[in-house]
Amino acid sequence: MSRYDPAQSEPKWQQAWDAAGCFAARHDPSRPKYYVLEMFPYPSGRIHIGHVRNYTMGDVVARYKSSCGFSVLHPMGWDAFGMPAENAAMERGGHPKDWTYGNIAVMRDQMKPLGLSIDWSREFATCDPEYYGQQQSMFIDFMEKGLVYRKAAVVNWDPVDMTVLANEQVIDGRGWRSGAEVERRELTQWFFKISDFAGELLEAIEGLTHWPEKVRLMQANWIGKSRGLQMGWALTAPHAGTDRIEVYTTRPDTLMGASFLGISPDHPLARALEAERADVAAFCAEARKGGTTEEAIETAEKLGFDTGLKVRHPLDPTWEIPVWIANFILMDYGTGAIFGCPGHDQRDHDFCVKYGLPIVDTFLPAGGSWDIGAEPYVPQKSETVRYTRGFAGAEVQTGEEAVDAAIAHAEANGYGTGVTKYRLRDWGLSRQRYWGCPIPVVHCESCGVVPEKKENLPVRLPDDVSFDKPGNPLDRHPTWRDVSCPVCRGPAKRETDTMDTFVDSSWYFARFTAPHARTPTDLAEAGYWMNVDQYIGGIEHAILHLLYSRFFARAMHVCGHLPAKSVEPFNALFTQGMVTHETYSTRGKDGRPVWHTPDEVTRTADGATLADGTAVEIGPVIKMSKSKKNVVDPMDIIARYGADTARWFVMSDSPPERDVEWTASGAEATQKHLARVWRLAAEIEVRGGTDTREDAALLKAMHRTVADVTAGIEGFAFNKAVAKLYEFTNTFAKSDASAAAKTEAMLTLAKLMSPMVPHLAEEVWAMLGGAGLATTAPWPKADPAMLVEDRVTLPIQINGKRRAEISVPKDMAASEVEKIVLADDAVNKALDGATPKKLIVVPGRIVNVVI
RNA sequence: GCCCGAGUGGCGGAAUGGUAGACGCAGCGGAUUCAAAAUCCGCCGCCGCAAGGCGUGUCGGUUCGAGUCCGACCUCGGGCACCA
Repeated sequence: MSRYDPAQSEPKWQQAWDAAGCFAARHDPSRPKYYVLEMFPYPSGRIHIGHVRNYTMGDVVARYKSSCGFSVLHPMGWDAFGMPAENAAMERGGHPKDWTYGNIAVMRDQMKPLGLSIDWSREFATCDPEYYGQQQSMFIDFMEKGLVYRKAAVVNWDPVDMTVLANEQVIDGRGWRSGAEVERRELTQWFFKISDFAGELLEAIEGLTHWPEKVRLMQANWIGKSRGLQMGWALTAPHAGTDRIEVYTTRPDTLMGASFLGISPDHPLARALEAERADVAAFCAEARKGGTTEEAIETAEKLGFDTGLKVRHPLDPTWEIPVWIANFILMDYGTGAIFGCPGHDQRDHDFCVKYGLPIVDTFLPAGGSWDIGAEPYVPQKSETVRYTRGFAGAEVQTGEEAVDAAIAHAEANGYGTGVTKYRLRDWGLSRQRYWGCPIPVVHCESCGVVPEKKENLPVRLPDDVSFDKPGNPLDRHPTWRDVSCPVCRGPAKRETDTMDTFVDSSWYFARFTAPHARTPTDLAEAGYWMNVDQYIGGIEHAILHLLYSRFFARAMHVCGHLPAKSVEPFNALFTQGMVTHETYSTRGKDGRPVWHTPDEVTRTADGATLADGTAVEIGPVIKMSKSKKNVVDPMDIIARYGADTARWFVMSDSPPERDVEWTASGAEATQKHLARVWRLAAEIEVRGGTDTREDAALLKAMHRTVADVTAGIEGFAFNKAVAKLYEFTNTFAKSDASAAAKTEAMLTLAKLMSPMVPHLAEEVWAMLGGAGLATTAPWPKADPAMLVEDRVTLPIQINGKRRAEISVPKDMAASEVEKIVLADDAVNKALDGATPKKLIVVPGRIVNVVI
């Protein structure tokens, strides 16, 4: 080979690694283990550049840790259930299973040439019956431990297609296919009792010291612990069996500012009125319009309806307050009822202005006034305020003190109880869809809800289904649906809901430790390999996936599937940024956007067009997603330049935690750099010099680089590690050191580069006679003696601006430095004969002369 | 609307409160070449002939010294429980 040829080199080394079994995870109790895991991909069809970035990061860590002597587990699998497979079946025909396994085959074939150090023998897909059967088995275990129950919960209902919609299928409040106004409808659904663990999940965040602070904050806010007052408001006249309305409030200190009592359209009292009165029914129907997301509810126009009913104020029985039904109150949250205090809440203020309800203040700024009618006064709870209509505690106190005093007052006087609540709601796992893990339960006419017998698992998805009409094919599949009861053998029906795909991804990390076990996990394997030492994934999973996994690990421990040490399954978390790209759209006949991929679009100076010249609207730079088609295919880069170029490119430049906007330029330059390293290695014998001072300088730079690159990898600063490798390559190229020194330096450079560009590293390693494979060679150690610098350059600032610099021995005393500084020309010129007001010498760093 | 981030040259970015712009890309100039490719050398924040001045989203503050700390705001991105 007269020049570096990745097309020839890369497959050769991949075969060599396979033959040597380099990446097989070995359960070896004599060695420390290291489990590195990247969030597994959804098999969307092809890998995109974000995958390359994500998996290369994990690979760098895996290869580095392996070189440091750890027994490494680095597996790969597929998050294979989910809606896109069903959408594909609806749009193009075919079966979700074929589409999914076809995509997996393509993506696996695309990933293998990347040369990732993955133990492919552990691969599985969550849609494999072997996997989801074990998940069903755990579902039954969870049922036995009381962690599963059913209750009514709202869904997005498309009244035309008569089907449940996912949030992303609701666009501007309308169904994506039918265009009908979506309504919120209640359905009986399955839930995991994650709320049982709310307090623990919150407290344990403190121990997640190797997680990003932002993720810990987001999780803590999501769980949302609050202390408040639960209280009953008595109706002046009982109605339909209801004589009081339960309300929870975190601001009981504002009780005297209550203007109305609001209830959800799904509150039992509202339901009763709805059945009796046409006007209430009409309002409730209107109030239920729109999607279920918190965003949709928070931003929708606030609507209210005065029921005419009244409740008595708990602090003043003669004070009667109207009961309204309001569209922004959800039955799922708290008690489904609130008291409205317009003086100190923006939403309640808007509502009262709109419907002409009274607005009074309960507190004002401690030393000032406020026009409460114009704007609510909403200070931090920690702020001290003056109570104008207080009933507990001091007149001037903080909100926090006042809340505590109000709770104490309520408990002493018997009208309410202090309660700790969490924002976290139970995990609704029911999906009215086909392509998911069947919930292993049977509904028997006489026995009720009965779990399937474990020996009958997995409950397999039937293959003979069609997607020619909306709704869940399982619902209209009589031979699958009609079964006999596992208990009494009588007629029964299978549960047709399948599980949320977040369930699949909540324990796959544990399954990787024993992917073929006949139980969900093998405790001996889990005991060795768990926990995941380094988990890597997108920040978009900061809350749901990670919180659900934390819950699942606890539930699995309760059921004996994980050791106690694994209730927090991820020791360290790194959230990499997303790969973003601008979006391109044209308008379809119906006026809705039609998205285009970057390779369909030609960018021009003043815009963008399709191949046929149609003008394209350039949308915002957002995360790459299939639905918006702003995805870039990395395969042509790999085909053209090789995997190492793709790997090096995604690790350089951008810090890994940051979003990176993909641009095509730069791959060419990366390729040149890698070819240069190869050439420098090949030319060593020819150009080697003999100057021993040059040898010492090169080896000193080498040790500096070992230290910097090691720190870079340990600290997830891959871009900085790459910069140091560039720097050292430049030093090497200019060096006149001996062939022996250059060989040593180049072997070290190859090893330092090997986590990022393993194929090139092997090629260089072999060329220079390195022992064995570069991949299995130990990681180099920097000699501390070689890292010491004896002189430093000190910048001299005058009034904080740099004016000169001096070179001094590293440990020179401050008094000596001062003498040199005061003798400096630039300093004397600035002083102009005067004495400095102040002379600040920070040893080894800087000098500042204040004039 | 609520929670969490991010804003530094033409571009990606670097910088324990201590020389802003390491390293890379792009660009410009040169060497080599019949020519090109490849390679090598040099320049490269903005204004200015220069001296010098100005510069890290905006405004204000703390400090001998602020990209970094504090306060207010602007813009962009992520999440908001059925996208994964």
